[in-house]
Amino acid sequence: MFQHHKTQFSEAIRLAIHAAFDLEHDPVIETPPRRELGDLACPSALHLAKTLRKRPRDIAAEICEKLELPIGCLRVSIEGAGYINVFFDRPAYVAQLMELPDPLSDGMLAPGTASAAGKVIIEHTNINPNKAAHIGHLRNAVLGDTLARCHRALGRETEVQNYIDDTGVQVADVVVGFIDLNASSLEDVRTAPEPFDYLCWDLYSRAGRWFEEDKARLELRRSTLHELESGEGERAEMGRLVAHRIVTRHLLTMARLGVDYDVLTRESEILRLDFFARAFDRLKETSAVRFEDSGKNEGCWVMPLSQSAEFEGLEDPDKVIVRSDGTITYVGKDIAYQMWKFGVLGLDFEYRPWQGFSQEHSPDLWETAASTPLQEAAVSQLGTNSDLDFGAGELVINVIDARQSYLQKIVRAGLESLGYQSQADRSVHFAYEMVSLSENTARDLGFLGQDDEQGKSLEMSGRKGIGVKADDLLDQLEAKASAEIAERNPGFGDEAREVLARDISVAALRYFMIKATTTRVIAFDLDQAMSFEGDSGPYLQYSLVRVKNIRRRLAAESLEVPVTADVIADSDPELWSDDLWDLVLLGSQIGEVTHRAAHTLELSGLARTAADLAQRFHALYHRHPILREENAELRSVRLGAMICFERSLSRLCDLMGLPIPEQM
RNA sequence: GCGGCUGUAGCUCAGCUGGAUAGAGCACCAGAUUCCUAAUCUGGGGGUCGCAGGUUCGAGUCCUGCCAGCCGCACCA
Repeated sequence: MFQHHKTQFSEAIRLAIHAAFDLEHDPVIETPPRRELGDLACPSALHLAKTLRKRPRDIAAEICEKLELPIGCLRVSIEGAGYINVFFDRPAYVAQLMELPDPLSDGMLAPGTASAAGKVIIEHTNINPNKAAHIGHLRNAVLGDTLARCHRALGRETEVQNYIDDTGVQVADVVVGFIDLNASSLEDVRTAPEPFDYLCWDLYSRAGRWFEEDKARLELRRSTLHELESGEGERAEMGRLVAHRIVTRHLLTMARLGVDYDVLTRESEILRLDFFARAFDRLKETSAVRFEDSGKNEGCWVMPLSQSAEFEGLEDPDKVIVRSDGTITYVGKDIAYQMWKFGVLGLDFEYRPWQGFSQEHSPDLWETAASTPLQEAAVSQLGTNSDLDFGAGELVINVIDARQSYLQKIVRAGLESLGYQSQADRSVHFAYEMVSLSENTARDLGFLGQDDEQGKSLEMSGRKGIGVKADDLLDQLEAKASAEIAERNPGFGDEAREVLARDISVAALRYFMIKATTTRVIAFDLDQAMSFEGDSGPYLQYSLVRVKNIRRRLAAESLEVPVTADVIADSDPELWSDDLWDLVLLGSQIGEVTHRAAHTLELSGLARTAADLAQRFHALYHRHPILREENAELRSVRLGAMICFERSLSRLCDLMGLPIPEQM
């Protein structure tokens, strides 16, 4: 809707400029600062002032003389220094908006374009399966999930992958912790009580200290890593068990937030199915890697980066792909994985259904499998499926924090040196800054002592056991919400209260993560994150609940008024005051907002628009009562505006994963 | 040293392709509830947009230099 009008206006101005001055000029279209100035603004007269050597307002007048008003526009005016502003036909615009099946569709995409663009693969979450998820991981998962929701809403085929690094050093450390520190058996680990991820959280940091105490113990890490990669032996068995139990916990945590996945891709399968071996052969064929028989990296296979301009100025221009002990680095495995994602590896996984629980939105969750003798027993019970067509995407987006930009660049460079230039170009790193702990929160949780330096935030570290666990935060949010509800709505039953408390806590948390711009480090402050007032998720929810309340009361008191598109189209334009109109007009821009968010990877715009909408609504709510309004036509108009608002904001909330309660 | 990010109100941050009077939340002060439930609203105080140049009719926004902070530049991910 909005975008369509914008394009029409821009085109009309372009033609008018051509007619008046015989100039080719691409007009910029902006939004005026205040609604009474118009609905769209064009500063072209200002831009042309220099070339034409005339006063901007005179130029604007000449353009307006030649201007043919697009359909749906009532008039233009020249404002300020020489802006050409256009005013829409309000009743017609609102009526048209009401007839759209989806408030998101606004003529930006021709039907079918999005699906023709091919599948987008989004990889997110990717928590090492060796400890509980913390709030930094939540930022990743919420951004990834929200991006996936945007792409789906825009009509693009979308596949969400959660990469499970079950053969890496971090899992190895916990295995060493269980076996060498705790002397635990497989059975002990199998039967260890929940929350298992909390248990491992502590064990992981203990293991870290244990290695620090005596570097000779690092040999255990090395040998364990070897076993994990080979997949054979007690330690590998233990690794599988730990990873599986932890992943189950992570998925449960994410399910609380409405985050779900299509497929869990496991690193162990990348090794087992020779994905890496295949990629490694190709790297050798193209001389993208070489064996070092002397020097610092003696005994390693390295990828030279010195040819690429991107890596200029590096101290070490080579990246190790295979370590001297024969184990493979993350980068090596990720190059193979990335090739598979684009469907150029020539190998594929097998899959089996995830055995756990049902996800809310996409109940079919698959995990990778490999029917090698090792896993035959487990596989034969469940059966595998080789016909699923995961992978082979057109666009691949990896949601990974900004600290890993360098590694992501190397993976892309790997694709390039294999000759996959176009795949490298379609390989996108969605980088966001990390989450640290604010000084106050770090102190409250005992991570900072009295003598620690002041005025600094504290970086979280799984290795050191520093961080706020995701489930703890969710529990606290739910408890707070529950207490608030008990106070405000004593009539709520226990179950209703718990359900609502969950909805509110999810909204508070997800909104908190989305509203932050991706380039900014979040210094996580508990008090701030726990806020249910002002610029917060519950603020949005409350505005929608208010609309529902109005409708409930209208029905209860038999005061319903017709608000069909026809009625609105015939309504008196005078009744559409600037503030009512403003609410509708902003709500009609969510398609553009979503489009921009998905393509710039800056999702905070969704949150900002939502907050803006809710704020305008809340203000109107007090100024324009509906139930007490005598004029039936005015009641229709006001209700129409609020229904448009409800549709728009509800849609935005869906995209951000904020649940919408019936009552609060 | 090289690269990336950040510097806007007391605090946390918005500010889209340069444009109309630099905005919001929190905190603080003063108000609004004969109810469409106040998780709300109205009003108020508060700003050398890090500093210095430059480009432009016009710079918080673009360019250059400096200052400060954070993060990368592993045989960890």
